[in-house]
Amino acid sequence: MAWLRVTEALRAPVGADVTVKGWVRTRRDSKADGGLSFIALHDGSCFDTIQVVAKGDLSNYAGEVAKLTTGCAVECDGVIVQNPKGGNEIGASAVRVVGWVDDPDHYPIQPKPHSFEYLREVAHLRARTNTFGAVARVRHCLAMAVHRFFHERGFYYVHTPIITASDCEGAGQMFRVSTLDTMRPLPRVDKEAQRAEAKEHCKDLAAKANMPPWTYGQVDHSGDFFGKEAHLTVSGQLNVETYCMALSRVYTFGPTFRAENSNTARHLAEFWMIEPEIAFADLAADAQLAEDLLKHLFRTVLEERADDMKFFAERIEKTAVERLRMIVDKPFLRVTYTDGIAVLEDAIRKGKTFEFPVRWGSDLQSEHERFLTEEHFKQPVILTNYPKGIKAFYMRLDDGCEPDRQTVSAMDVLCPGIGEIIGGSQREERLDKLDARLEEMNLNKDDYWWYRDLRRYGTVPHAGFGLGFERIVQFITGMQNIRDVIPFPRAPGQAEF
RNA sequence: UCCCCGAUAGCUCAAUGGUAGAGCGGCCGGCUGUUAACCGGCAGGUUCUAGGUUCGAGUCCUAGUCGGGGAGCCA
Repeated sequence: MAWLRVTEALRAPVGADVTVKGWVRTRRDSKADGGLSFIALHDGSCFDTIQVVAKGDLSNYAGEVAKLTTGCAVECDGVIVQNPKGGNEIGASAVRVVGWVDDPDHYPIQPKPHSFEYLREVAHLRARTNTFGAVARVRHCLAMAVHRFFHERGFYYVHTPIITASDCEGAGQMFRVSTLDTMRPLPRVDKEAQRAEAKEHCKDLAAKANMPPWTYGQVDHSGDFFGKEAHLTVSGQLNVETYCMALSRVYTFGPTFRAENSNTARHLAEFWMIEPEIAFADLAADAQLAEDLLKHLFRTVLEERADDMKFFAERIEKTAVERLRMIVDKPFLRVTYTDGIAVLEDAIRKGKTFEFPVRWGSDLQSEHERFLTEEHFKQPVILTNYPKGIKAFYMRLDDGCEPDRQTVSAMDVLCPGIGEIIGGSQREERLDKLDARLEEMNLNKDDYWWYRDLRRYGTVPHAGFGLGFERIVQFITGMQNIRDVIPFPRAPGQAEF
């Protein structure tokens, strides 16, 4: 008897002998025909369950089948039959219980709607719900689609490091990576005892001349694992640029870390980021790549996960499918920052009020971005050419700007409902200009020695962007909280599981 | 980090400062090719923690912990 996954069994020909294996979602009983039970079985292979019909003549019917509860693991042999109301079901010839649910009254996943807040507290079991199963399949589908997109276009997947000793990425607070702390007294609950212990520890350390002084002043990292300060990466961009300057088209797709104490439905301390980098390319090519990638992802998920997307549209976000279809069908708008400001100022003249002021030179607030993409243009917009004062040092200065309106070749892709989903730029490939920017921003040139080398040895115009993977999963599924689109969310004060 | 809101049965929520309840889930029974099934019964509680006010606190006050929404930062 062939073991089929549920998705295969649902499409198997009537009359086929099959075995399915999975977990019970619900069981309903009937007294007809001397007793029978309907078991909805899921195995993660698709959104739908398959109904297994187990009759009272099974040897273990009263003893086991009739006692199955939500979450039990079973193997069922049987024949594919047509359900009176349409679709395949399985007429069971055997139901083997592989794993019982201990104490069903307290099994955390009940056959009823649960709040997402609650399910976060049982993250080890939440994949068994239809929502989290659907999110997991969509997430996988998107990850595969990202690799396929780049592979088909001649990009190489570059593994950039997770641990970095270059403190120069400048994208927010970083997590320290160190083996030093275990050499220092750890904080104790009993502060008196700790002080006493610390004193002793100082004496011990002083006795050992080769130990780093740590009690006062700056920590000496020469004795640390890497011989200098190290952190978890906040971006693979600077590293991936080095490979771009040899392999022309590259991308990195991996975890990134931000130690910022930001507590929102759109931020994680650990998230996955996709960062392509293209050589011999300008901002326009970069924007086109971003648009092509997003559309490819939307098309793929609509095609390959139609079952899950139907669920998201029915239960999570009504427009989930419809808005992806719309976006796929028309070109993204390109609007300069300066024109965007003009649109906002015009809206204010017409009576629109914003909490924050609109002024050329300041960064757009989320309310401004939301107005542009949701109310004014009502579609994805690529905003380009931002003032240099609000952007990173590595972004290329635009040529021919007025002195007090200097912009850089940066872009943000704004999507209705989620805001900024992609941030990118053409990179500054001219060493003199890059050095001037480093100086302007009080950054130490020596810290960027290898990054500057790229501008000394065969520099070319190049560009790239960063796409937050969870943000795109959020946008596609309509899930409100980013903690529900990653299996094990990491956020301030949250590292359970 | 800032502002606002919340925490009561396994889950979702009620309860004027005066006996702690319902729906769902679980268990038992009835009915039924059922499918968010339906009907009846039973079990299930240190009302987040620590203090305080009061004759009396789930309810009021203080502090803390955790969670949610919004903002900032950003992806």
